[in-house]
Amino acid sequence: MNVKELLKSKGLRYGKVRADFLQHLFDASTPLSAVDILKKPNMKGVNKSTIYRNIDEMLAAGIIESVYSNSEAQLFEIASDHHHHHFNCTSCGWLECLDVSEVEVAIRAVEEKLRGQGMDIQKHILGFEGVCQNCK
Amino acid sequence: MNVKELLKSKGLRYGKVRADFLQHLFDASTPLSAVDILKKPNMKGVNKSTIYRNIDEMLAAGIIESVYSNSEAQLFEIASDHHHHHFNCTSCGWLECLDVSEVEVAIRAVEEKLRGQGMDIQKHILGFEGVCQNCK
DNA sequence: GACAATTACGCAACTTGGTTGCTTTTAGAC
DNA sequence: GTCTAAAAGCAACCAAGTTGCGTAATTGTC
Repeated sequence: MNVKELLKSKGLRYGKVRADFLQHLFDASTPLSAVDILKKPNMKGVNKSTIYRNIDEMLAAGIIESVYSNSEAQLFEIASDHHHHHFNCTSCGWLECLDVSEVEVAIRAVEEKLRGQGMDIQKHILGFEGVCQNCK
Repeated sequence: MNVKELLKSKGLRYGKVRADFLQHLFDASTPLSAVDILKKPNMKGVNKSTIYRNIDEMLAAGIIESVYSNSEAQLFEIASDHHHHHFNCTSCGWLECLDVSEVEVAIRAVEEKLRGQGMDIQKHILGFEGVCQNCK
């Protein structure tokens, strides 16, 4: 399914910038920030407000999701059905996807306990920071 | 031990702003941002660069540590020997300390695995987001 | 207590990430 | 092709945080 079809399937209108924006996230091997996307060659001349407004809409539509990182800018990736977290290299910024199913089990237990205490838990953030193999 | 003695014990010089800054963090029941501290009555006239530079130094000295939250500003608290994480209310911003020892066990296992893969793991971030009892 | 070296603080200008109100352009239904 | 709603552009703005440099305060030595 290409980007145009994806937008249509979610009931969203097509737009040149919007499609390019999503395509960059699909093509990227790592989460991107608004600034990252604005720097892409075919994004020259695109206004940043357009990108930020698209981010809001794509988040609301569940097409993208935000990723925790130690970067000052917010990072995003295409939403995947496979829930995961990341290792973040503090030296080069590299983000590696991790499968942390054992941790998730313990997290779900904590969330249940908190719900029992009357809190409405919406999500959890988990991330690992350090230096990757290459940067060491 | 008062703030002045704490600074001396860490080999750091005394400074009026620095001492007040730390005192606010000691007195606070919840983590604070640089902006929060600048708003305190006795911080009127204090320059923000002073606060930000103090934050850097206190972090380096291990006197304070940063706390994950969904707030746009970075939050800090006095470093405690008791490692913990927080629940963050997305409505009122309230941060509640959590004891998540079961999760920590699983996290340590992941960190060991990553170290085995050659990564140098320095820390992990864990946080829960939702709506607290009062805000519901 | 005076002196000098060091460092904390203030000031102002700047940077970066993100937001807002309003206008112009474009998609797509008729 | 016409029309309308939504997408994109523009410009001004905001908040958090940074930087370079000058001044004031702290602290060790005499």
